[in-house]
Amino acid sequence: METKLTEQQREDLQEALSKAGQKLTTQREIVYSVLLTKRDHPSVDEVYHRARESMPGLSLATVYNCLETFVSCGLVRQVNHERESTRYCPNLLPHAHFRDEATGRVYDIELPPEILQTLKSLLPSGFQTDSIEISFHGRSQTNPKTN
Amino acid sequence: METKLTEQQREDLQEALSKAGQKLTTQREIVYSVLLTKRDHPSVDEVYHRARESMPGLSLATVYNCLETFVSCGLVRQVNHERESTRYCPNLLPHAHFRDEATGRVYDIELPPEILQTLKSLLPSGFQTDSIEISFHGRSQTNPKTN
DNA sequence: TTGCAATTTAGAATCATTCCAAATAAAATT
DNA sequence: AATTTTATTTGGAATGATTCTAAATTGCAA
Repeated sequence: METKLTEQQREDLQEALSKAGQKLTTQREIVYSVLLTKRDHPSVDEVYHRARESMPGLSLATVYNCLETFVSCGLVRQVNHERESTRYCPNLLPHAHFRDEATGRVYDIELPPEILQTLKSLLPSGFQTDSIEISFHGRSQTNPKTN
Repeated sequence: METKLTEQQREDLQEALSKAGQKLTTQREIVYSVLLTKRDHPSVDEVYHRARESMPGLSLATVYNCLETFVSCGLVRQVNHERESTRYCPNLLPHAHFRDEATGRVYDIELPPEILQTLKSLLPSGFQTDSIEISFHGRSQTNPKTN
């Protein structure tokens, strides 16, 4: 599995980090590339194992740190289902998540922006929201080859 | 804080439990009444402390067990936000949750049933869902006196 | 090149939750 | 009403994800 950033991706990462006053490190490059390379909503542990193929000395704490940094920079979203371990998603378009209860796999579900507007309009006055999470739970019979 | 079931509520509980082959116990009555008495989405720990006012010897493990039982009977819903501790909600009507990031308080948001249909229609073919969770995150300026 | 603030690291600590196996209690059967 | 069966309760230990800590290292601006 290749885990290297293109020049463009590296610049985007650099940009997003420095905008938040943070540094570009080897560890962050590797962790970010892991997320971009296989977009299957990996858990911290999965990211850790994949990243260690490129950098065997990488620590778990650092993977937690990197992912937290990306979330705070807005590069990555966290995905939670019930109290399972948190997964990470580099898709920045508005979308929901579908969790297949048979396989545990998580799929992105594209959302037309108006649905978020519709949902916001359901809030009583006095409620203002920064984020809306929508998660489906069920079964899919998708061919998982292409993921 | 009163934590006693009405005769009707006790029968409903009895009914739901026996339908699932489970017994009505003092602990279950108390835990259920805690949920019905103050519908503020308490955590397990909060339920535990409230319930112990009626039954000082009640154990935490039992509170976990009771709540899990109610969820499996369909009497109660779990509410999760990020990886915070699970909260419990006896509102069985279709609704979403709003979490106030300033106070941590959780509010029910009523949902017109058609919104759930609309969401389902966004799923690609091959995806079938049993449940849809919608959670808002933001700030509210509601007067919390009446909750 | 130097200096400093940010980052990385291993391991300990925390927190919610689950597991365990023995004691108890509810319902079914006699 | 007594007995049997089966579910439930209990305290404490175990687990698993995540966060904390403090010392060593590194990126980058001056």
